[in-house]
Amino acid sequence: MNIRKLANICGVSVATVSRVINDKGNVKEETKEKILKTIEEFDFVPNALARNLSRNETDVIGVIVPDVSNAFYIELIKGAMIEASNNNLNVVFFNSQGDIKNELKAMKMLREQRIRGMLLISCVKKNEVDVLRKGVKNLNIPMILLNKHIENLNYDGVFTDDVMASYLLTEVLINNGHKDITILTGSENSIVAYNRVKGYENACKDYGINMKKENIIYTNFNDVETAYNILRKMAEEKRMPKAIIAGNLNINLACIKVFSEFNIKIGEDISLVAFDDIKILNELGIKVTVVSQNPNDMGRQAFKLLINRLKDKNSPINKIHVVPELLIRGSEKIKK
Amino acid sequence: MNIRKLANICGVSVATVSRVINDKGNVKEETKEKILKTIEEFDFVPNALARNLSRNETDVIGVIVPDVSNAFYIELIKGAMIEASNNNLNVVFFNSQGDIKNELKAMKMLREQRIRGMLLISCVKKNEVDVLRKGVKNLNIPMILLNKHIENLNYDGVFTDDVMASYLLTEVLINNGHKDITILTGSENSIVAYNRVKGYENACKDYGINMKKENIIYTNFNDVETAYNILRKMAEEKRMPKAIIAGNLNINLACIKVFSEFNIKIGEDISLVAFDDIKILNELGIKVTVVSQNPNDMGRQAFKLLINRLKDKNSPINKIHVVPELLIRGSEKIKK
DNA sequence: GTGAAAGCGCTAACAA
DNA sequence: TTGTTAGCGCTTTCAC
Repeated sequence: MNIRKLANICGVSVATVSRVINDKGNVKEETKEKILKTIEEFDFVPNALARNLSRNETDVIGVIVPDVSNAFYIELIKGAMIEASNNNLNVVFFNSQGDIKNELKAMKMLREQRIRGMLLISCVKKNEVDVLRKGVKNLNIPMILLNKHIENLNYDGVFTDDVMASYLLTEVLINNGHKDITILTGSENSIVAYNRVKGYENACKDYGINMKKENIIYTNFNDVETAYNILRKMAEEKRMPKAIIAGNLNINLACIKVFSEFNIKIGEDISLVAFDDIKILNELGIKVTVVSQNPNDMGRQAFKLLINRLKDKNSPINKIHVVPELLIRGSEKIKK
Repeated sequence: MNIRKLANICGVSVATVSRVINDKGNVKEETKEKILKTIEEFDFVPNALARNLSRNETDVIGVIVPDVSNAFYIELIKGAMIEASNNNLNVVFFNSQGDIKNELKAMKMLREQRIRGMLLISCVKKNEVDVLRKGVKNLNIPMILLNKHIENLNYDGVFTDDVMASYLLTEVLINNGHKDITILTGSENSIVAYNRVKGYENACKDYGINMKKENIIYTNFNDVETAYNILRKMAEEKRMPKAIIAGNLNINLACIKVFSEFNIKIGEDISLVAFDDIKILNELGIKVTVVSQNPNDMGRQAFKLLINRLKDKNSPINKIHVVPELLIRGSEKIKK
């Protein structure tokens, strides 16, 4: 069944049927009703491929994400999806699985699909930035960057201010009397890790704290085990720090697990502050002072940027830096 | 830029270019190289809409999910995505947000997009089953059901055996000496809740335990608060049961939270067993005896069913009932 | 090994 | 208010 057959059955032209389907242009009420009835009767479903080809435009937005099981990204996605459905746009996902190659492959597919625009939460590492830059060179599709600001990449975006966020966390610990603060962060290649270490260093400098090299521990953002094993060893060897900054959600989980195993009370025996505010921890009643980047809101804002970009290709690039919010929950304390 | 212009530039016909793009049919090596070079040079990206329209077939699979922030569904999705990329298929998501209307709307869009097939994790309630049945009446697209078995819906599917899972959990508590077991489950309309209560009742009957009406508590699967408030009240009024079956992840979280707030030790002061095995709880070192349905594997299996169905439209319907796995972790114990 | 041309199902400009 | 028709960019059959 297609529009032509349907038109024949109704004794009208394809144009008239098209008008009815799209509720566009004038059609006599009588004709309209007849067509609608026939559509119903034959269970006719218009072919979106043909429509999009003809209009030379689709109604889908692509979203590329490093990892769909990361709660932070999920919230970003949900925010974006809400706005998408508000704007009658569909969303296609790609999971790059933390591999820049997959990310570029996804972009290619999205271009082939002639999607309207895309949201990119890039998984790019410090040493891969050039590959990404080259890959998006003549993308020709409106793109919004999310989460990670990448230098010399001239796209709209909503970014977390990791340096500031880290600064705030460090400051909280300092204000609670700590002078010896350990930060567990991601791999040395990670852009996010780099920025978070930078904020830590800035705060230490500003407060005249002399940093020890061994206080910056590079672990892995993408699993819990790496940080867990390191922390476990520290606990076993009784050299657990008194103040820890957990560099992301996974590292935070590793801390909580080890502390529970070794019966170290957060906010009493040890001060713990962390990045990423995740619902489930609160639901479990685990209170950790965190900086929150409100991912849901970020996703929504990113989508709005995209809408604006679609409306006006030539408006100036808009880069939004989200101000991190410090949520004090008591874990930064310690019993003297 | 399109295939015709490219053909002109290369001094060949569109057919030849098409052959090169799709690496199909014979083309002289020399011609091929020239075309590939030109594609590169002009950054030509073939139009998938036109290709799909022409071939009358797409390479996308639709997945409809009730809630992307539910860890169980995320695992299902991830499993399906792995298989999808193994089979060179793309995945489009829809979030029905627990609303059957959205679910049906998503199906309609997917049909318009002429997707190859779909995976449906339905959010249908007991009293909505007829709506769903009517909605999928002449769907004409290969569909695989996931998670929830729905009577008189003749599609392939991978289903959890909620009755058996619930039976197993109840049995564990009984074997630990309990005769007075409380189950906190979802809303009365929920199919899953219905089955889980059934398994509980079956076990009680088999073991000759007389059930009290008040031991079955209907809460809400979709948030933590509902169960939390009920449990909190119980704790305050000192009428906390000695043995609890948490009807899903959210209810499990509610239990853990209340127990932590009232300093009730799981596996000592109270026996707790639950549905849904979620990574994060283990990562936090919270040990709860659960039945696991291995969502990742279910997603993969569902996708394989879909592939089979695509290969052979007429093969007999295949309904896989996953055998729930009991993971004993000590929380079912209690100090006498 | 290559090309011409018919079609996929729809939209939209133009004509009536 | 309705119809005719030329595309949209590609695939594929058939002929050469």
